[in-house]
Amino acid sequence: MITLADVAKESHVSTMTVSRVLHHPEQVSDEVRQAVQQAISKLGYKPSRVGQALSQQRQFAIQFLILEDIQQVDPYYAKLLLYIADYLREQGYTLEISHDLTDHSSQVDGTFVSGARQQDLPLLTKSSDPIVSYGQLDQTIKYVDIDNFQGTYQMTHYLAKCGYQNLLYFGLDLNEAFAISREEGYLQAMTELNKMPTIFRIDNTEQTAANLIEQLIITDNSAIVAATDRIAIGALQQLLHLGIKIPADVGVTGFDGVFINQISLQHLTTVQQPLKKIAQSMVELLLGMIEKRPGKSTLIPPQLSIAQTTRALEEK
Amino acid sequence: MITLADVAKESHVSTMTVSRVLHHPEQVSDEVRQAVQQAISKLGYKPSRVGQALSQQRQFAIQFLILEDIQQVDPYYAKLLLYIADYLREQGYTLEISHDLTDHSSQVDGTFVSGARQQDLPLLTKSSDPIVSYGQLDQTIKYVDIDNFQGTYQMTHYLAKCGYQNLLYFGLDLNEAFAISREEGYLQAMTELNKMPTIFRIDNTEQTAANLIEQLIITDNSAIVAATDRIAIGALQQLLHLGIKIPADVGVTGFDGVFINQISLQHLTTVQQPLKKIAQSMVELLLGMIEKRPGKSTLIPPQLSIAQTTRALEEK
DNA sequence: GTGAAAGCGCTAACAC
DNA sequence: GTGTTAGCGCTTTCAC
Repeated sequence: MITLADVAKESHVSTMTVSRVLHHPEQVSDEVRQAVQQAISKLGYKPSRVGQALSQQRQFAIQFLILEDIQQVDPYYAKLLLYIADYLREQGYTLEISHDLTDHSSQVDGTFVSGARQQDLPLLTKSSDPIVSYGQLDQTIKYVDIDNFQGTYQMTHYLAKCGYQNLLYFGLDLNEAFAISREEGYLQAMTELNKMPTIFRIDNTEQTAANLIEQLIITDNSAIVAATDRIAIGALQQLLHLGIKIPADVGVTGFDGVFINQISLQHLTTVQQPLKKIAQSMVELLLGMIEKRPGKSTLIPPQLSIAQTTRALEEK
Repeated sequence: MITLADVAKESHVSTMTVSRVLHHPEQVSDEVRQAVQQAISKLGYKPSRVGQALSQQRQFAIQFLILEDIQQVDPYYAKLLLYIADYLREQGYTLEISHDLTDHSSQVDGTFVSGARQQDLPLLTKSSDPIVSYGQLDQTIKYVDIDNFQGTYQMTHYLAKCGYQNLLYFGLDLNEAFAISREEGYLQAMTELNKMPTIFRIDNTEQTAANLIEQLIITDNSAIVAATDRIAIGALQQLLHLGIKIPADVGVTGFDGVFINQISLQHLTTVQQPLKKIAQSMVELLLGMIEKRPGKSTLIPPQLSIAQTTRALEEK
């Protein structure tokens, strides 16, 4: 391993000078700086993170704590993780993944968390280093999330503009912040549209959505605002099975827009999670907190991804 | 932060004795050991990974290098990552994720890699620390993979036992080891069954599979062995669209068995990636290599996941 | 069975 | 502008 000392010897200066070239180059004379930089590239020197960590009492490591059950992990985590890893790397940080709350005492400068439940909160907040959650948790923990309310709100209005008259909400049977916000977005839009809301609450599976469709009489010119892509896909398949024309007779929209919306032959119109922006905000917020520049929880505006399960907009 | 020295002071011994209690407890007298252990739990001491790393020249960190394009990342990576993280943690290692080959010089004891291409190999092998690949790459890099050949081989035989006469292979238009092995598994089974193989090679998308179905005349009593779940889902949907009865008239099987197979209302019969076992083998192999106990590349036996797109087995 | 000293790679604080 | 010193937390080596 090439160390600072090697570079120092090669360029006939002290280790401190080399260290300064790396961190405070303006404090070093041009001449020396160039010599040192040459030595660095000649030897292929890379600073040891461990050495830095020890002397600075910082790890330059961030942890992503995934608290969901391993069977339930949504397919989009991989993408979110990669985006976060990329942003962190730009800032000189490493991303560790972890799946266990007891592990949280692990040695990192900060933690991202997702899928935490009420009972996890005490353990989470016990730690002194900064935490940012993906998704709203409670008042004490900063979070970044898609603007769930805006997602269903905008989608409901959009469906009305497409000319669908009867707008049904297929929501989640969950007492979680995101589920409630999505339902409220739909409700608010329906109020503004002067329409009677119709809300069903079911599990997040294709099958329960299909079962629900079977039990209902879905009239032409209806549209289904689903709280997730999985629900939307289940509804879509059952509607097609019943011979209903999508999107001509009935429209279907989902929520999330990662993978699942692209599985069906008719790609799903959906509210897209802007994962890249979410990742960026999460990194900014957490690194800010680490550097004592506290920021605020952020809701990222959703993006409607218009595909093949909704009609074209009506011309005025 | 609680350090070794704190524990040493608390229990009136030297830091070395505390260190020994942790790593070579048999070298310490019962009396002292118990006193030290009490002090450790009283103070809540956790060894600093950084301190250990620096003095042992080991990081206790493993990197997972995901070289796939971020848009292409398969949904099951999140699961694989979590399983690996869990196994590593049991062994006292941390998992970092990384998405950039230049980052590979990062400071870890070993690397898992997936999605590497030919052009990545030189950079990969340049590194001196051990590498284990998820999926076969070339002769020089150890890998763990599902036994792709066995997967399609067993599935093809299974379909024959279900009474399907005409077995078609919907393969991948890719010159990658896994794609070739899956095709060969089908071929071998067809040879043993004394049937003429029929192979199509397409992109890994639902749409191309659906298009292919449209162009073919699929007779009753056929079954489609697909190289991936996405291809299978595309074929399945188009067959249903054409009014063909699944699984009575035609059978469809996929490959991978993570998420996508459960999206359709009729869950897909598929060759399941045993991700948990794969993770375990990858961890064993890599940690073995790190500790100079070189192991061998491993093919994990696939598991057929029989669901609703294939008939019941014929009774003899 | 236990302790003292030295060193892993790096940098902040203080000399010069 | 540059070098010296000391110390971050831990373990290896060598004494005792």
